[in-house]
Amino acid sequence: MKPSIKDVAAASGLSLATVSRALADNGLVNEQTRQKVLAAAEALGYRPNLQARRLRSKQSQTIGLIVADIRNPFFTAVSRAIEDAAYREGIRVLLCNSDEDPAKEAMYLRLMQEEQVGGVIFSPTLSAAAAIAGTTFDFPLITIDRALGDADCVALNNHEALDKLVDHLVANGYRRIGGLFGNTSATGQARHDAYVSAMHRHGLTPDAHRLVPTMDAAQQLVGDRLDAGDAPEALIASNGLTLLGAMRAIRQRGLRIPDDIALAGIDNEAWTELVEPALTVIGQPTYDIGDTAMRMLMNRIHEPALSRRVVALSGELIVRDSTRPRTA
Amino acid sequence: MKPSIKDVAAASGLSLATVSRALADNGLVNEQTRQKVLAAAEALGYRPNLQARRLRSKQSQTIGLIVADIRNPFFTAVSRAIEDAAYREGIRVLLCNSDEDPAKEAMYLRLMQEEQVGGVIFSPTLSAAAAIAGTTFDFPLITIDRALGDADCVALNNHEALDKLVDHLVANGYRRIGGLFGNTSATGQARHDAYVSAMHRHGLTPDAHRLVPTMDAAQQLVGDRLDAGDAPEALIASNGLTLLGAMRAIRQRGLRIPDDIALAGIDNEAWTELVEPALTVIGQPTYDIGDTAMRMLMNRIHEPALSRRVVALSGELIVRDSTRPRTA
DNA sequence: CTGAAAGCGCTTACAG
DNA sequence: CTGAAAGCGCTTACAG
Repeated sequence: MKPSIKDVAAASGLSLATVSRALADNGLVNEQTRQKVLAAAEALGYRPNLQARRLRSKQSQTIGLIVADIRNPFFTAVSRAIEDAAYREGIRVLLCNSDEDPAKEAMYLRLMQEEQVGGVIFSPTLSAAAAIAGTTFDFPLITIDRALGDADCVALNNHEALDKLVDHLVANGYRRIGGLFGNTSATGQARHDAYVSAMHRHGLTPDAHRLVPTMDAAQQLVGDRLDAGDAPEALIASNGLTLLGAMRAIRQRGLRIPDDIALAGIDNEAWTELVEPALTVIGQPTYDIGDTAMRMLMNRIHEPALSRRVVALSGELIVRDSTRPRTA
Repeated sequence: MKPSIKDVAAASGLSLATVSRALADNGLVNEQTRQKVLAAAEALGYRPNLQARRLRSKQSQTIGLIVADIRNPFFTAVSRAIEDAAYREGIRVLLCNSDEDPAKEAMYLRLMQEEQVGGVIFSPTLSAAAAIAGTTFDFPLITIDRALGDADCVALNNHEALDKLVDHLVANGYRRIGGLFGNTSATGQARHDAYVSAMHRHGLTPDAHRLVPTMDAAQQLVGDRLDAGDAPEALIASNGLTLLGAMRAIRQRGLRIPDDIALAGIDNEAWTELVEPALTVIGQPTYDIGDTAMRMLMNRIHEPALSRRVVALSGELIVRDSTRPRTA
């Protein structure tokens, strides 16, 4: 049988209480006593039972992380940052994929309550707000990438990002600039609005599409536009998948980037640099987003009364060949 | 305060035992009684405390997953498959990144014991074998991608994969075929050996390098070979990062693929299809690997006495332009 | 089918 | 600084 704290107590000739204190290293134990306990524990190969510790101490040392899909490079990078930070603090991370499915989101949020987590970091869908409106949680919630109710939030500065993109294209001589934005997340909405206002600032007419943010949908939509012969001079795609779909549609028709149509997007995924021509993008501070979310969560766990904070982190405009100055 | 099972018992006028049985839905409860309990629980907003349940029942309904780095697309895909399977079974997954660091591996393995997990899926480093040689765990261990001691293992059929790659290159007229293999994992070793035997089978002389499996190392090494003027006719890179490094070195020097040097690799990462020319690769059955690992783990949890099994899954040769038939 | 009681392994006031 | 005792919230033989 696995040795318990009781066995360590017996082996070291001390009481349960003392052994517990020595092992958890929380105060008030004679140094010699502590050494004796440690030696006995070592000899027995004692390992604490975290279930018992958590039940009794009411501290789970665990946080939840609910992302849309870990295979999305954005979330992969953010998750890694969160886990690094958690590791440093001795905290466990429960990772869940919601697949942008409100039912899964609700289920995982409920699970988090049952796990007695200290807090949750979450990338909610648009409909999450409605679904969890009534519910109140026992833990603080930090959202990443997208806002939700009155939860703290850390995300890309979308407004600034779209400004940079539109400014860059305009500076390079493009005027009819189209935009592709997701319709399942608040992010798509935010980027759309930022795009529209940036266009207006330049006295240009917005030409935006909201669509399901998948490669296929974007490829289809852009293809149709191209086939109909009313392609814009430049196109901005609001995330990695739609950017990829747009590029495929353009290539498929034998058109040249940027000569026939310029292309830019958000998310500096590895492939955007490797394709020909390389694509101009806004690189998100992914690691920083994860790290900041973790820091905000720790803060709020320790000081629940803090007022709500929304942190917008700046992205970096990475200029590549897909948006070279217009020659025509 | 959060309602406990006690509150539900009081509200429904039943005993703790009956409420527990009704809630956990394990046998022997009158249907009407069950309904009454469920209604009371619902009304109170009762949520079970999983810490207590696990402590008492000795079943954690949790497994551990220790991968080298979740940002590696191979592990990202495998993890997702494991999580999907776990979700279906109502099991939680504890995800950890070892960074190929034996100390972190040992730490996380110890943590898994403390968490009382039912089992662990693990991608061990080469040195893990030595580090955990003495230790014996309370749970079954399944390794993915790499073998370890007498643990069950599921991985790509490396032998077959290298055979396919070498056969393909030979069939397309290449004879001086070089190979780049990682030196930190058993996988690199296995692929190296498979490559050597495939070359011998064709009566060709192997020309293999073992190196730190990073982009920079591969770029440096391939660059040096090219500069020294003794480049092979074709090059096989044993994983995504070394493949990328090799391609960069070749491009940097203005050489053409495949005319000056053909290039092929393992891991069908998204970018390999998007670059110019697209790269020939072995696509790993990533989702299948994760799914199979999970199935094997469940099997072994239920039947610990099973003899060891090693599952080798076939990869798919995806032929693209980087290995077109040799013209010279 | 239901209930009273013991106990999972730990921590934490409370005395001393 | 150390120990005896209670209790975290649940499940599970054991009776009835």
